Amino acid sequence: MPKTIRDVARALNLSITTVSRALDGYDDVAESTRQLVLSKAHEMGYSPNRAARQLRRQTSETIGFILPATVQRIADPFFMEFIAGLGDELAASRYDLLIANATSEEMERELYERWIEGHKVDGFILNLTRLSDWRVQFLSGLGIPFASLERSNDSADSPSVHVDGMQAYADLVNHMREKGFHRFAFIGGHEDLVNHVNRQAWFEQAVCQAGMGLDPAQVVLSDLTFMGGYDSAKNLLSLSQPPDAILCIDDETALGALRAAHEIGLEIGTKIGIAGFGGTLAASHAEPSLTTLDIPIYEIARDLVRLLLARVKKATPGERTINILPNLQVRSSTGG
Amino acid sequence: MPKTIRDVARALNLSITTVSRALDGYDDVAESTRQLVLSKAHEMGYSPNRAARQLRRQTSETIGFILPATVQRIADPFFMEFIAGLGDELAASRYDLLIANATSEEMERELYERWIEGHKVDGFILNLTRLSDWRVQFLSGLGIPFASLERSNDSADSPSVHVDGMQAYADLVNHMREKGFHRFAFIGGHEDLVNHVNRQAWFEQAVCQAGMGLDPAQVVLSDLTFMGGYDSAKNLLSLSQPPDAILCIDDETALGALRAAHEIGLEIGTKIGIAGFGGTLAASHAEPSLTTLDIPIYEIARDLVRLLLARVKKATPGERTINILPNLQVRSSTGG
DNA sequence: CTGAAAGCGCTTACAG
DNA sequence: CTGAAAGCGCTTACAG
Repeated sequence: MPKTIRDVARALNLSITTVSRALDGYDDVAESTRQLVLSKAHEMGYSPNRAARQLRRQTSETIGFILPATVQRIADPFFMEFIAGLGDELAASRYDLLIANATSEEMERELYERWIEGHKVDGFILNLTRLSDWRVQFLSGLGIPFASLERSNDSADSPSVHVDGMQAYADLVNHMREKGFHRFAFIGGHEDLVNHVNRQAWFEQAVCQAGMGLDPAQVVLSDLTFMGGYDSAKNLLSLSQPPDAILCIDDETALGALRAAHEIGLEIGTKIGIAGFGGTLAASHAEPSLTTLDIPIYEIARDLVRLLLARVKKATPGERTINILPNLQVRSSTGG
Repeated sequence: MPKTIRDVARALNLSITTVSRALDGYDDVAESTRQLVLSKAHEMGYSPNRAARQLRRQTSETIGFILPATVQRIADPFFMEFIAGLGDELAASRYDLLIANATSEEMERELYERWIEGHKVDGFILNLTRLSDWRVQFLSGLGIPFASLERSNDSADSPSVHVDGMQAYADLVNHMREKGFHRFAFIGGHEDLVNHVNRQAWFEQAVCQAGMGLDPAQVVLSDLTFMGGYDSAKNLLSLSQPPDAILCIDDETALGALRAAHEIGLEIGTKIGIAGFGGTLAASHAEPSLTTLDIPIYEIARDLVRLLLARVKKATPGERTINILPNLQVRSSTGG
């Protein structure tokens, strides 16, 4: 049987009120009493009953993360690191992580509604944010706290972690130009995805600033999958003026492009340069190994939790953004 | 403000007792009353407060899954599918999924203790089971329900899902023998891992039944990683009598072996055959594509939840095991 | 078949 | 600085 606050109170001949206050760090408890309570509680292995506390406080001390229905479930190499980061940082604050993966957008909406309605979570973590994002509108409208990886245009004042890849893209393009590549192409994702919009913009800016031209036909959309990258690269490489450098929105896409170039018989790293984004293990294991812009997913997840909890606990609507700089990893696929 | 059971009772001029009983399907409520309650509750969007129910019932309606500290967090391609399966099946029974990843075995133990002590979960899902598994001993000792992917020798009567790969390994070995391979090697994992013990045994049996000899030096241990597979394959292939067929405990290991063979300059699919286990996407994307024994991770996860919930709800200690048969996927790496 | 009441384990005004 | 008491929203003996 788990210990209750009553057990601790009884053992010390105190009221449960005092025990509760001592444990929660109120300052109107005598320091000596507090020490007594703290050590006794620890000794007895007491930890407050979550359900009781939640019922009384009307909070759940739980954060929700719902994997969007739009993502290819099976293929996301970031997922595990992301979850690990969320879980670790939450655990440090004794919060729980509630997870679900939505298989349809309808189910996704239902999950948000159910978790909110049932007071199951105090806030949400959002990823794969879109410029126009119904989740952001929905949560903002209800005043539910959330923190997002990249900001939607719809979020008035929510905290977020932002990947700032401008310099990294400039580094990458310069590196590839030094290696002799000069006709640059970009394979992106969905045009409403903030990640897509940002990365494409950084790509275009870097190419232009390096003094090279940009053919609109060389900037294409794909779907963040291996097969999508493969198909897009095949198309690009069969143009009358094919690119000799292909930058991709993520590593999966780039691995598909790698395969396409390989099939066509192009010598990768010399005749054609290919780079990804993300810094997955798969990129370093590819043959040839894939140049990429590395981002610390685990740390990003922890940052998101920190921002969210600050918001949840203090309910101060102050916007905050953490910037993350990707790191260029030069490998064989760009002749590095 | 969410609706409470009192709101529903008031709207119908009934007592909360009756509403509660009608909602929970007790049979001592008039059918007409039940219908009334059901429709009204639905109309009002009422759903019971989780914390209150948990406090009263002394259950959490939550299942825990703690990723073992021994696994390479970043590299597990099954994780996402597994979590998705757990989450989906739990959601269907209105259970929640609590997740954590342990970074050390000490932390892992603490998490189990904390979740149990704090009544945070009603049961656990275990994976990467070992022949001698402290988790199994610990949970069994406390009488905490769990379901495991593969059975430990320590589990007296817990439900589990078991992958039965005997036939699949026979199919694989026969296929490779038809392709002309005849010196078989196996790269395994940790020797206490049930997965390892099983797969190695099936491998050896299949090789022997196919009438071929087995050199003990050709059966080696590794660590379920790409680099581990790479190193092991390099060693095997530098033996004075190197194998011409390498079966691996999982796809990651096999992808590493693929790389090793590639570097050595062996023509894969003709001079050497390589196969994995698991059926990951990475296997089908590899160059050349990797022959593997496919297992339905998502369905396995759902099965585990079904077994566990049956146990949690009815508390009947009847052992149950579900058998899963892997499916041979012939691809280029074995000349398919 | 239905209802009044106790109580799960906490937190937090309120009183002293 | 400490304690008695109310109450969060349920479920469940118990009574009728």
